[in-house]
Order: sequence, then C-alpha cells, then structure tokens
Amino acid sequence: MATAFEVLAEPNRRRILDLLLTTESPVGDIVDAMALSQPLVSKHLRVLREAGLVEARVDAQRRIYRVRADPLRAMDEWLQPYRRLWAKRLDALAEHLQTMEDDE
Amino acid sequence: MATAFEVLAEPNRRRILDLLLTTESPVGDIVDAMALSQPLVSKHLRVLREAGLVEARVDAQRRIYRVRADPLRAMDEWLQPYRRLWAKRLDALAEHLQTMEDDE
DNA sequence: CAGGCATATGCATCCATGGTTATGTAGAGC
DNA sequence: GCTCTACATAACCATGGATGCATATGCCTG
Repeated sequence: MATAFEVLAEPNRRRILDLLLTTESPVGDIVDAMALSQPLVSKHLRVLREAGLVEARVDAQRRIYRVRADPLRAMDEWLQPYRRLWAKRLDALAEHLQTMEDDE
Repeated sequence: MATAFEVLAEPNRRRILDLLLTTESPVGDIVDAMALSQPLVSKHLRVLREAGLVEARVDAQRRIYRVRADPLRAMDEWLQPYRRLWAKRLDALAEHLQTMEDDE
C-alpha cells in the first residue's frame, strides 16, 4: 500500500484533504470545488481511502467523506528528527546571515 | 520548483536524507550505502538540492552534502491542523488509560 | 595522471494523471 | 415498479514524467 508521502505528492489530493479538514462532505461537493470530473475525483478518493487518509460514511445515496489523520502520524514521526534542525537554525540565524554576507 | 511533498515521495530520496541526518557525507559514501549508480545518486541529489533539502560543501575533489531542513517547515505547517485530529484521539486514549488505572 | 563528482545522452519501462464514456448499484421519491 | 440521484468502477486512450540502466564526458583538485 502506498505511504502518505506518495499519496500526498499529488496536489489535488492535498486539496481534497484540506477541503475535508473544514467540513466532511459528499463527493458532489468535492467535484464542484475541484473542477474535475466525478470519476477522477472518485479515483483520487479511492487512493486516499486505500491509504487510510479518508473514510466514507453512507448517507442515503451519498457517501460523506471525512479525514482520517492516523497515517499522517508516520509522516509526522519521520519529520520529527528534522524539526530540531530548523530550530537550531533559528538560533543561528544571525550568524547564518553574516556568513551569507561574507560569501558575497 | 518541486515541493517537499513531491520530492520526498521518492523512497530513495528519503533514505538519502535519513543518511545525511546521521552525518554529512560525500557522494561516494551515499553511493555505497544506496547501491545505486553514481549518476543516479547525483540526479537524486540534484532534485534534493533544487528543492533546498540538501546543500553541498566543497572539500577538495569531494562535495560534502548535508541536510537543510527549511523546506520541511512548509510540510510541517501543512501537517499542523491535522495533528490536532490525532491529538484528540490521544487525549481520548489518555483518558481511557486513566480510567483503566482508576479501575485498579 | 587519478580521484570524485556533475552532467549529458540515449534507452526502456512503468506509472500517474487526465479525459471520456459507459455501466453497475443503492437508495429516494413518486 | 419506475425513474432519478449519487457514486463507484471499468475500459479505453493519450501524454508526460519519473525511475533505472549504461556510457561518456567535462571539470576540478590533490
């Protein structure tokens, strides 16, 4: 199964997730917001679903999609050690700028 | 320019970054660790470089690469609102564990 | 010159994305 | 029961891009 990294490399899928972050919504609303064909949106939703990033609830003829953030935790954990790096860089910002000046 | 999302969709590039997280290193070391051809590694390094995720320092005939985490901040910020979603679940879990303790 | 690396070229392959069209299916409403 | 809505899915096509391989070359520096 695809990792969150691979699935979210696609800008449209990130947009879909961002949409669902505000409100859970049926496929039709997503289609309207994305300006993509319904089959294509369903295709993206399927990829997101199979990666566990969204889940669907049945409401009459509609499927209401909402975010499932669990797979993002793996991404977050991968990110963890790097987070310290930019924290360090903030501390050394003045020094870094000085170095850049010296390079010129 | 490619976003960190797109660049890091590639497993080998994530591995390279993880390697450089431990120690900055010349290309040769990366080639050995990755079991990929030198041109291919250089190609990946170029993609990482153009995304600002690594930077090279010249040391004699060698180029020492190291991580630059700055572009990961954008990824981290995108992740931010989703973090609360699993935080909610964590809160629920903590509460649950507390309940279990209380039961003892 | 030899070592270390970037870059180019050419090639094969595969996958992803997008489009369209059609069909299946489940429920809503008449 | 019939039709409409909402969606999933399939099948096709076209295209672009990514990855990998191999080979060659250029460049810089010890």
